[in-house]
Amino acid sequence: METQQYTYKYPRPAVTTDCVVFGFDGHDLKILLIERGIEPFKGAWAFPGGFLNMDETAEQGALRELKEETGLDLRYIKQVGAFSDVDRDPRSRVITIAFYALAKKSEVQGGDDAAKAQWFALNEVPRLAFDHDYILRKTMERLRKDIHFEPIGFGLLDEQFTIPELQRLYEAILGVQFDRRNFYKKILQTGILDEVEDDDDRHYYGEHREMRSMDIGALFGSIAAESRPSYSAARSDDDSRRRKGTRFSFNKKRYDQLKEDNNFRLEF
Amino acid sequence: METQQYTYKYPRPAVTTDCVVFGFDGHDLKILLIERGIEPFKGAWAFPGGFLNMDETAEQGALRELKEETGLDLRYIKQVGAFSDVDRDPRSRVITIAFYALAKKSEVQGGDDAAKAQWFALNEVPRLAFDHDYILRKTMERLRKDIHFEPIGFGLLDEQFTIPELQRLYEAILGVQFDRRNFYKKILQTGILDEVEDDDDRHYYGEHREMRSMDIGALFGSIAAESRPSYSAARSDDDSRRRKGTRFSFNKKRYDQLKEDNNFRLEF
DNA sequence: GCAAAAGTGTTTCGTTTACACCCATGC
DNA sequence: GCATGGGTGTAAACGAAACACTTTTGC
Repeated sequence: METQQYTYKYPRPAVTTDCVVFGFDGHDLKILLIERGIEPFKGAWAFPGGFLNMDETAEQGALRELKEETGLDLRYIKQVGAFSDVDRDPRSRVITIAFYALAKKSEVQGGDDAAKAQWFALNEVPRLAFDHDYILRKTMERLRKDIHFEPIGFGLLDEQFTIPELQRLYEAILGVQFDRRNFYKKILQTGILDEVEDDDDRHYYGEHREMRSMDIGALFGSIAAESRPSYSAARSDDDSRRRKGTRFSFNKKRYDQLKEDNNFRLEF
Repeated sequence: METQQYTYKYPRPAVTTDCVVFGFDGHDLKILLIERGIEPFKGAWAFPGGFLNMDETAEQGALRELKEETGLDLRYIKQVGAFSDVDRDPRSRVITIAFYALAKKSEVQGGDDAAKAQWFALNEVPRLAFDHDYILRKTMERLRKDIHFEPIGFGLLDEQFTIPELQRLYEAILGVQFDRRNFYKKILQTGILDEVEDDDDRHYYGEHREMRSMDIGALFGSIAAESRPSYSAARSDDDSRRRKGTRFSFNKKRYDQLKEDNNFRLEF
């Protein structure tokens, strides 16, 4: 087999990308991992990623690999940095450029289809391949820092969400608990949330939900008691079912204005 | 000439490092640039940096290049990130990992010796080679963000400094003005500054200064009036001469404690 | 109807801001 | 002795934190 060869005057490290994808199921912050099919670290879990092509930026490469390996088609990632320890890959000198990404609940559902990809709650993450444990630690530090200045929460929630959902997310990321009343005040005072009117129930329940809320009442009223648990079991891993409460959406325009004037700061 | 060749199955980008070195002369924040001696961008100014060796991390490579090109022998740098635009180097695909470093006043004096290295005040920086203008913008954003969480100021000042010096530095970095009294309060309340006692004048003026403060008085008293300007001209770029006021030093141990408990925040 | 979560205001406390005068030094 | 910069305290305004009860929803 005649493979093309590439020759350089000086040795060069290989360059890969890795992407730490965060998702939120309403309770736990999760990350998306791939089970490695080949050595080294065969059978171990690792971040989706791979070798960088010559005609793409690191961002583009990371997004391409993410799609190839997990089916997730995201648009925004944020660079964490380059990891360049000499022995981080036992095969040869490999430098990786790490990113993190935020997946919305609706995207998370679809992502699970892909081959060996699986979501892990942060406190259930196994030992990872290469230096990915270290990369994860650094990425978490970065996420916790960024969340004070950027509307990260909204990248992890669907178009519409409730304040308590948002609060649980902040608590999951930062590992602390907030007073509900103070959280309401603080987040609403920023002005970056719009209350969503109820006049269209289709939006209520997100794209996955097709019944109107009146239909639920009708359903529950007409179906025998023993059939209800089955319905709710079938939906138990889909939180869109229990979307009660006032829904809000993220007002990006307003946020960009505040950001422009350096006037945005979320102090928790 | 028989040069060693390195051959790979897939093409690889070249990897370089670049280092944005900040210094502070008491009034302006400055950066250290190198005049390029070869194409591309021959004659243009650029950050010190160069190709990464296979047996060193990016950090080590950046520090090595910094020493080779400017004579500055620093120990700490902070990664800003990888820059990977496909066409950022007209010769070929080159990815650079950028860092920033902080040089103390005493180190800055020595750094000037090196060949083509020169300090530029931030508002006098010329058009830079490659994408270094962009890298500088990103690095400044990073520095302004970091300064809220890390004692960056102290990396740019000598062992001992006065509160007004520190204030000027913060003002230079953030581009704003602070009320003097409030700055005193805020910075002292953190508890990370120790007041330095006057009982040893040698420390007063830093390592470059060998005269005791009484000697300055004696000098000025005994030398004829016309000779003073010459003395002060010779020293005019060396602010250690006019170190008046109460001096403080950075209490790293105390800072590390606060940092440990996530209790450090410098809110300006 | 019972349990769990959503929604809402007020008071207390600490932090931030604004502001003016005296002192020491350099020249 | 004049100009420049260093050093200090207090009052007002604002934002953060603590706190409990009622309503709605799910089942």
